[in-house]
Amino acid sequence: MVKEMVAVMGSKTEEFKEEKEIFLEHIQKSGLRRTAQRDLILEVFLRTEDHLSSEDLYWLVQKEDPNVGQTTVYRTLKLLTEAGLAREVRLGDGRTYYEHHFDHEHHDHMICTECGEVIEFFSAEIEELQDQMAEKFNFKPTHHSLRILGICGECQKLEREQSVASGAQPRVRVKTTLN
Amino acid sequence: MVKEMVAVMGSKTEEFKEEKEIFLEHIQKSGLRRTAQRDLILEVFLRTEDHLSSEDLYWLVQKEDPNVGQTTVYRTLKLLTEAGLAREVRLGDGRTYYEHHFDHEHHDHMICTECGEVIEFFSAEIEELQDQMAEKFNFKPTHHSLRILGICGECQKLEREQSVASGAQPRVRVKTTLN
DNA sequence: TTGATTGCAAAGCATTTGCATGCTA
DNA sequence: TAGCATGCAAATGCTTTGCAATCAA
Repeated sequence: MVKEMVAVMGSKTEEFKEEKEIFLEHIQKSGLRRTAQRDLILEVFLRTEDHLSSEDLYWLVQKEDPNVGQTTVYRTLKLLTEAGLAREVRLGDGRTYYEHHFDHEHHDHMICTECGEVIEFFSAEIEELQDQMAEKFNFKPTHHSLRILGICGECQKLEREQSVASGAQPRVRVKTTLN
Repeated sequence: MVKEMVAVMGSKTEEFKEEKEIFLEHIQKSGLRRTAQRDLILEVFLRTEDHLSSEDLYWLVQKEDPNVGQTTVYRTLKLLTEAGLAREVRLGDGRTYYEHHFDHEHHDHMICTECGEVIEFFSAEIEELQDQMAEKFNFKPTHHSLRILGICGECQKLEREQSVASGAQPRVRVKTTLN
């Protein structure tokens, strides 16, 4: 209870100072303008540690200001990406998700095709081998994305339990395709 | 010249025997029907060693039979994927590409964000590390896709040459996004 | 005041679906 | 003959764009 209040209050005031500064700096450098909508969208985005689609974020923002339009959310997420605060992620269902980028380590994703759970992981060895690979082809890498699709531990357990019978539905959250 | 003729004649007759058998088998097992369209689409697909979008393939097929519709190409590519002959690939521009899958080693892609060139590569070490990573998270992997975006050797060279001046346009083929 | 920003509606794209007609098994 | 396949047009889902009104600098 107390923790929640602090979190909410904090986020409305001195939390995410650094990110907000970066955003303002980017806006000014680009000759753009600070607006209430952009502030709110950034605020809600930073407050939510998750993979958010533009629509997800739109609904969260709606709750605090019903006058903000979808378009503005789309446009602001692009802006946040340019500013280095957000990173686009394709999880495989056709839409674009965004995750925090500033002050967050680079990482890759494992995506459960049963329940949609997304596991973040990082492997310095894999990164290293990728760079070696690129060098071998005289290729100068700028970004990369590694996605592993499969079944998470939880869903494997469920599968085992249901292996006898029952018409239970899978807990589908993200509809992923094979690639 | 002779080589080309042989290639063309071959492809119309005894070439790709194995793939065609697999296709027929899949069709029969699934209670589906063999049609002229499906035959032609498979033929053209097999003949083209490249990453093809549904539309790319549609135009190639059009040249040989203008009566084939886009929809059928879409549907047949799905079929080929199910049969294990094709593999869906997302290169990052929003559309779905297909590549040969049967008798082709698994591989990953480096994509040049300047010219769209796609380099295929394979690293057993990376694969191995991925499996280790998955195991660590009790995750049962089924597929994965690794994309490295960057600048290919050719485009690096061009960049160097143009580094002084000139308003030359990049040779954009595939419009890729960051992730 | 000026030009960036917003939100709505409309447009774009790639892909999928409904359905009457055509064809395979 | 039954019912899968086809191709057109229309629908879908996500995202972008045009534009008049609004607002920050």
